[in-house]
Amino acid sequence: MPELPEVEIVKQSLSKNIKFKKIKKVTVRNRNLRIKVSSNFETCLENKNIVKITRFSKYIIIHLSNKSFCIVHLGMSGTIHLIKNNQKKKLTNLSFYHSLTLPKKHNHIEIKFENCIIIYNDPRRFGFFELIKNQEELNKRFSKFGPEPFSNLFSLSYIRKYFKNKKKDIKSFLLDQKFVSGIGNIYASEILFLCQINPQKKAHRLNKEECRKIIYYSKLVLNKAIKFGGSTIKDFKNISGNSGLFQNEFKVYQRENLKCLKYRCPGKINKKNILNRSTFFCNICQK
DNA sequence: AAGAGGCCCTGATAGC
DNA sequence: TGCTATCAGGGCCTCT
Repeated sequence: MPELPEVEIVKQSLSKNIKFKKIKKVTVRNRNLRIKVSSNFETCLENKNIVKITRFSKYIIIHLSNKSFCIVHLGMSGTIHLIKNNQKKKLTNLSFYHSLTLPKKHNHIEIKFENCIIIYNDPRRFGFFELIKNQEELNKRFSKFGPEPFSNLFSLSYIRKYFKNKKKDIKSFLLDQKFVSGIGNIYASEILFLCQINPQKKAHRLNKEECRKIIYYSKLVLNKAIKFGGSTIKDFKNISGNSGLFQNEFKVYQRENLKCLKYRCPGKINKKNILNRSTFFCNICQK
């Protein structure tokens, strides 16, 4: 599911609803996520306050009152649902939240607060919850990640230096979190379309102007997606159950065989597998 | 070091 | 209806 914009939306709604609240009770139904949920997970969270919630790349970072952290990655299919107590009260039977629109299966983790519960649901179990002891460990955890597109570190000189002698295609680099953090498969295609760069172009062949465009359009696309509440392809929702709208703005993603949307371009959108991920582009205006 | 490929897992959909 | 194959928004690991 989630790339940087979707994770940002989840972070914002979590922040709105559970910041400053105390964790009352944690229930883990299935520990076998991508990384096994540690055996002390519940006790490390229970009775701690949420100090704040931040995000780096596609990771949600929950800051706990004892200076430790819990980082959450949603993988491909992870979603977080918020159930408010008053919603529960409205139900006439006692089947709790399951009678709401919430998926019944794959609710792996529940975190209860005074007035609400958040539920982590993840059919494919590619996501994970990981405890981090302190700030130093947190820094270490993300030390091998490249900068976010919004960062000043994602600069022309950084990119040009990085791409020197790199013979892999540019699409693969946009997906490579060591190069830049937070871009996933959808937004990589969208960014390259706006740059008018063919996704199969070798990184070391990009000129200065093209590198500038990558910086500019990476920021633009991600910011716009956040404004639109993220993209809902299959089932992405913010934690209150609302869909994003950015999928309506896609220029190439899932537009195979449709007309290129660039003004006066006679091209059609092609679909091709790059690194086993479907990639969409116009083979006329993207060079 | 860099790049290609496999793999973790379930579910939706397409084709027979 | 029911089988099988393919594909999904991610990222880690291994091999060359």
